[in-house]
This record gives sequence, structure tokens and C-alpha cells, in this order.
Amino acid sequence: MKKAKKHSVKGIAEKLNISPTTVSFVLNGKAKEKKISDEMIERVLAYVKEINYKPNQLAQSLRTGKSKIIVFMVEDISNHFFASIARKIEDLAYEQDYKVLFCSNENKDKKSRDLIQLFKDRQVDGYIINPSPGIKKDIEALIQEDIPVILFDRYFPGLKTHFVGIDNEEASYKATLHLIENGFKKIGFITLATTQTQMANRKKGYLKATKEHGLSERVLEIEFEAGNPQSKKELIKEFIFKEDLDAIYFSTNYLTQSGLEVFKENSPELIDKFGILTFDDHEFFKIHTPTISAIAQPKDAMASELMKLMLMLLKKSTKDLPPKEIILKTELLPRQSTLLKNH
Amino acid sequence: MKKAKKHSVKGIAEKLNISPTTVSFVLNGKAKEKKISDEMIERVLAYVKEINYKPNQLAQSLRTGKSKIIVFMVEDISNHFFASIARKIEDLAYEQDYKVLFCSNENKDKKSRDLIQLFKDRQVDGYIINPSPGIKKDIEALIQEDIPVILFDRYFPGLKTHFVGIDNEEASYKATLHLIENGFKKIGFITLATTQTQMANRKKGYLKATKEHGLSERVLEIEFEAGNPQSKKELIKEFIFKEDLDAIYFSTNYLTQSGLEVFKENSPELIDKFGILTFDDHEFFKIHTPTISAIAQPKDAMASELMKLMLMLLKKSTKDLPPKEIILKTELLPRQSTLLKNH
DNA sequence: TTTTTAAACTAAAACGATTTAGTATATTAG
DNA sequence: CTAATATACTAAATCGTTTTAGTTTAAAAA
Repeated sequence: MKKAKKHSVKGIAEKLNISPTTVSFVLNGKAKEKKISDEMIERVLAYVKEINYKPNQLAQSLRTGKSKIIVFMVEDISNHFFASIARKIEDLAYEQDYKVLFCSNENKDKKSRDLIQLFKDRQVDGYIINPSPGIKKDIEALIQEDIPVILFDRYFPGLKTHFVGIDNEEASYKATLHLIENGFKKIGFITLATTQTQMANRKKGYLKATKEHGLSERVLEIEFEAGNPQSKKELIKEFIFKEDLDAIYFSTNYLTQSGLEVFKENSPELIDKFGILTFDDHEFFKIHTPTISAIAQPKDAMASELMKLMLMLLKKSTKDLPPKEIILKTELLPRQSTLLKNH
Repeated sequence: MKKAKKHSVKGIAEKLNISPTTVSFVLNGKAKEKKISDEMIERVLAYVKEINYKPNQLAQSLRTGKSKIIVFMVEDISNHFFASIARKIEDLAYEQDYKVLFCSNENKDKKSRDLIQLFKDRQVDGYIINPSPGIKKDIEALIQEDIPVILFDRYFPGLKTHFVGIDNEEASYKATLHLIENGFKKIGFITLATTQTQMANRKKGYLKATKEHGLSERVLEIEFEAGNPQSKKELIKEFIFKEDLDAIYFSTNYLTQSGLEVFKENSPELIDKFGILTFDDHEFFKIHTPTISAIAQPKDAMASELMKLMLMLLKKSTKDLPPKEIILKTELLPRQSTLLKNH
């Protein structure tokens, strides 16, 4: 069996002995406005239902310039944080008849740019972007071209855009306070060597809290591209065991993972001597021994807000919304790893 | 600044005082075949490069019937196993100028069908599907229509299709043997209540090994939709603590997660009394206390094979390949959790 | 010299929708 | 009774490509 020949507006028109124009008006709900008689509307609708006609999206897109596709670009779609949000975005988009192209930029500018270029040729309707450090100009260009763009997780200072994220500084400040309140005094902060806002602000929060309490700053910044994963772990190992620390605060989930591996591989029992806290929650932190305290980002809410905003921008009537910044609440989840240790 | 007017084949033709046909031939590499002079080719190419012209994919797709989009449909794109494969698929597809639409069917037939219908209207070029239990007919229909389809992870007995996966029975058999060899005799198997091949075969492997060694079968089958997550854990809890077991073998990653939570929430110390083994590896199993032995599926290889096969099917010359089954090797990763416990 | 063949290009249809600018008829207003 | 307006529809252009079926000119063959 070969493909049955597809139905088309033209075909329908011929069958009903009317013009394609009429069919199109009816299908697009413009019948009333265009003074099509009720009887005619009825006839078209009935036939369309009978043959289960579905318009060809490509033709539609070509003519209207709208592809009904949005892009969700993140650092790494396989990262639990992003994957969870993606899952939610997917549902919300499909509900509204939008499809989502997911892609990973690896936090690299070249990849981000290549991807954006690729999508432009495909006339994607909107972008949700977790931007790599150096694509401010490219984002600006998109906005200039009047294409809906929402940044999330991180943004560019000085560039007004739609944004969905959290108050990283405040969350980090509170998290550090939590450690301090639980009696930790020599708190090491392990983060990425980047100036991107999300990380910069987490560091700010840490510095603010330690400063306020007269504690010394102990920061390890790791290059994103620090050679192989092994050398990254070496750095962490040295920091943890050579510095004089009583607590370690990781700024993001994959650093935490590396950190926990370092403990496991070197001296598993030593982890109980430290306060451990991480940004980004994960189911496994509830299972780890000890259970790991975490700052949870509101993933579901982020996804909802992102899509709610995007859908507004995709509507003609609300597309010229002034840049909207949506800052959501984080949650500190204290678990065993931040209970004061009795050395 | 508004959108600069886009370039087009027609525009290029006018500028160069030639016909769009010529431009198109040159752009599509048919110049030689169509006897376009070298000089002309040169002229077109130069101008195209100068204005950085990129063809409109939508128009191209409409005309050729090829969208350069493939679908990757899985149970849940946020599940680590699927997300990792998705990440790899993404890279391989983009390399070949294909985009990927990721989507989750939640292992539900209705959702699978709705999604497939949706994509048909969009003339997607090919499908990689992790099918829900009851969509054999729908898959058959796709194949009848001559659309490239590859199933993975699970398949439909009696329906010849392209397939990429592992030998679940063998992997499960070896895993069970591993437990037996390590001295465990009362091995509980926790799985999903489904007849889908991947799970059915894992059970077969378990049954074969226990039978061969004269051990009794201890199986807990959980409904996929077993109410809330809590009631799922209740079932597991009862099974673990009420049955007389010395080892537990989980058939898939999220059951393992629930199981580990049950231990953690009820009597964390008791986990050391049991042998624990899981299908599907995860970074966190290396960090867990004790570290959890796992059967790792070759995620990277699966992704590569899937895309390699898909790209073949997308080429006219190789599209009529007879159904190809690619069965990949799994790896048993023994860790602390399956060392014999000294009760 | 006439006929064939090859080389180098092109006009126009097609993909499947949407939309602008009509037309023809019926109704209402003046 | 004519002019204006409303109703109910439609022809044809358009979106940006690809491709079929030519056409024109020059070179080769007969």
C-alpha cells in the first residue's frame, strides 16, 4: 500500500463545488466575518470531518510565516535540571499545538550561534534560551528582528529581555547562612570559573554571608573545560582535603556529583566530618548517605512561567510586552549533611 | 529595525539576470548534470556567498515533501536513560542537518497515537520510537506508508521492524547468575506489570537463572499506574521486609530509585544485609552507600546505531533495507551491593 | 547543405495553503 | 425607480522552492 493521496483545500473545494477561498475561510474560523452562510459552513465542516482532513502544516507555515515550532536551547539537555524542565515545557507546548525543538549549546558560543542560525532558516516562532556567555549580540539581533526570545537561568546585564529565573544571590546567601547557623565556620565554595550571572550571583551570596559573619572566603573556581573529568576531580580533591574546611557548598549539580565521587573514591567515611550543601536538588540526594541538603529551584514553576510568557509573546495582541522579568522562589531543603558534626 | 527582506532564489535570479531554474540547479549541485557552464556556476556561487543566502527550509520541504525533521519518541524524556540517548541523537542528527523533535508518550497508547498523528501532519521524515504497549497497529500503518521507523528498547513480537536494543533476557540471566555466584539464594525480583518485551525478557532471564539453580521465584510486579508514588513504595516496602529475601534485583532505574528510598526512609542500615542489583546504570550508583551494582546499557552505542540506521533509511538508495535488528552488548558492573553479606 | 546532437539555459507548473481584491445578486435607502 | 449597501461567494496572487518540458544556439554528423 502506498500513501493514499492527501486531501487538500483544493480537493475539498472541488468536491463541494465551491472555491478554495470559502473552504479556507471556514477552516480558519473567518466564516462569519467573511459572510459565509451558515448552511455553507455546515456543509464544509461536515465534509472536512468526514474525510478527517488535516491541513498541511508546511504549506500553512510557508504562507503565514509561522511555523508553530519553538526552540528550547539549554546547556545540556541530558542534565537532570534541564531535562525536567524540558519535559514540562513539552507538555505545555503540545497542549497549544506547538512543537518544541530541544537542543544543547554546551555553554559554547559557537554552538549557540550555529544553532540560532539554523533555526532562523526554519522560521522558528520563538526561542527559550539558556545562553552561553558571549552571545549577547546574537540575542539582541533576534530581538531586533522582532522574534520572541526568553532567557532563563542566566541573563546579560545591560540587556533588557524577557527572563525567567531565580534570585541566585538571595538563595545562595540564605544557603550559606544555613551552614553558618548550623555551626560551620570554614565553608568552602566550589563553583565554575565563569562570569555568567547565575554563578556570579551565587558567589556574591556566599561572599555576602561569610563576610557578614566574619568568616574567611574559601573559593575554588573550576574552568568549565578543565580538561578531562578526572582533572576536575583532582582540583576538588585537593581543595577538600588540603584546605582547612568544615563545610563544602557546591554551586551546581554536576560539581556536587564530582565532589561526592571524590569523597567516595578517597575516604568515604570523611564525608561525615563535613557539612555538605548543594545548589539544585536531585532525587538521589534524598538517598545518599548522608542525605544531602540542597537548594531546590522550582522547576515546574519555571517551565509554566516560561511557556505562559512565550504563548503571550506569540500572540499578535500581546507580543509587544515590555521586557518581563519573572523571579521565582527557591526552597532550601535541609537534610542530614548540614547537621552540625560532632568532631 | 524591522526584518530585512529575505533573499530568495527569485531575487538572486533577477539580480544576476538569469532564471531561477539555473540558480536552483547550481544550489542543488545539479549544475554539471544540467549542463550549466562553469562560468555561470561560479557567478551564482559567488553571489550566494556574498549575500549569505540560506534557502527557506519550509518552501523546500513543501516542494520536496522532506522536512529534515525526525522524531524521537520515548516514555519520558526526563528519565536519565532516555535523556542521555537523546543528547547523543541530537548531536548526530544536527551534524547531518536534521533536527529532532523529542517527545514523551508516558508509555500510554493514546498519547503515542496523538503524537504520531500530529507529526504526520508535519511530514516528519522518520521516527525513532520507544513504543507504548498497544500501538502495534499504528506502527504497522506508518511502515505501510513507507515512512522510516525504528523501534528501540522494546518491540512487537510478530512485527518485523527495524530495531535497536539489547538482549534483555541474556543480560538479566547473567545478572541473576552474578547474584547467585555471590552466594545469594533468596533473590527477589521487582519489576513492572507489563507484557512489553524489554520487561518480559528481563523476567525470563531472572526465572531461567533461578530455576537452573533450584532457587524459588520471588517476583513483585508493580502496575505502571499504581496510584501515587507513595503506594508504589508501600508495595516495595512490604515485599522487601515481609518476604524472606537476601537480595533484590530491580528491573529498571526508577524502581531502583523507589526501592532505595524505601530503605532510606525505613531502616537505612538494613540495606547492608541485602544484595542489591539494578538494571540501568546511573552516576549516582557509584556514589551511593553501598555502591550499587548495575547492568549498564550501551547508551552511546544505541544512539549511534539508531542514527546510523535512520540516516540510511532516509536515503533513497538504501530505504528499502529489510528489517534490521541491532542487538548491543550490555555490561555488568559489580559494585559493593552484590558482595556477599556476612550475616 | 541539411539533419542530429549537444550545450546552456529558461518558462511555467507544482507543492498546499492564505488573502486581497473582486463579482454577482439581493436588499435597503433615498 | 435608481443608487447605495449588504450578502455570499470566488479568481488569482502569493509564500519560496524544485522540476518538467522546453527553447535557442552552436557544433558534429551525414
